[in-house]
Amino acid sequence: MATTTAEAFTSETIQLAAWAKALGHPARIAILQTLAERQTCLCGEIVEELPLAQATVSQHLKALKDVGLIEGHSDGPRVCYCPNRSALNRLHEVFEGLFSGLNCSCACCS
Amino acid sequence: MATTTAEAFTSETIQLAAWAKALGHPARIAILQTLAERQTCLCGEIVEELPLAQATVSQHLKALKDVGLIEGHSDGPRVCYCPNRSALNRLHEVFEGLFSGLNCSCACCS
DNA sequence: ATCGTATATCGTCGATCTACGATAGAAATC
DNA sequence: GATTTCTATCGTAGATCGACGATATACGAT
Repeated sequence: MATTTAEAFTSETIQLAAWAKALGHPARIAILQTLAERQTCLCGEIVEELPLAQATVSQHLKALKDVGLIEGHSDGPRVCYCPNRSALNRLHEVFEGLFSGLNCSCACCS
Repeated sequence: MATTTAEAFTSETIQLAAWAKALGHPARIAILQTLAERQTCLCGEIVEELPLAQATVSQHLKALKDVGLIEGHSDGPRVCYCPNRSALNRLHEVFEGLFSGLNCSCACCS
């Protein structure tokens, strides 16, 4: 693993994989959506929204924050999370690039 | 896990997470790109392209096939893999939907 | 200072992932 | 039929994930 990841793939590929991995759990997608839907930036309201323990939600939030997809501003005793628009835009771009390159021109595909 | 995944999230969320999870490894992104770049649908050429053992590549191919992102036609002794355009299009749509919904309107975001 | 609320972190456990070598299966060729 | 080539699968080992309860930390309020 150590050998492969770092040496063989471009940093863009690694970055995209990291983002995709962060989105690779239903709870984290739901968290992103909840963050965006609510008027207020969420904090522990997510815990009420999802059937997960507070520790688990905090873990998922950390995973999203680690790859930059969300931000957390602390607001007194509570923390206000938001989608990070610029990171999401970059992700969007890289994703578009991936998609546009994924046509297949081989013989066996009609 | 059993309780959460099946009951609490929409099937679209679960599907999107599964796709994202499949893209959540640099090798699998590289495989998708290689499949698309090469004129011929790839098979074991991917093994030469990547610094991974044949068994590992086969495993990654299976992961991508399991979520429908690629297809494999057997062509004599070899197998010809291609990106699955219709699945990728669906993924693209769902992703667009996710992105467009992810603006933040909370007070703390300027 | 103390209490109460809100989050984060720790420790743990079972499940899954990732990688590999070894082996089995399928199909063309000899 | 035997051989070769290509791919899939098995078995395994270590790493990471996902979930949780318990605990620590931060901070406003009393």
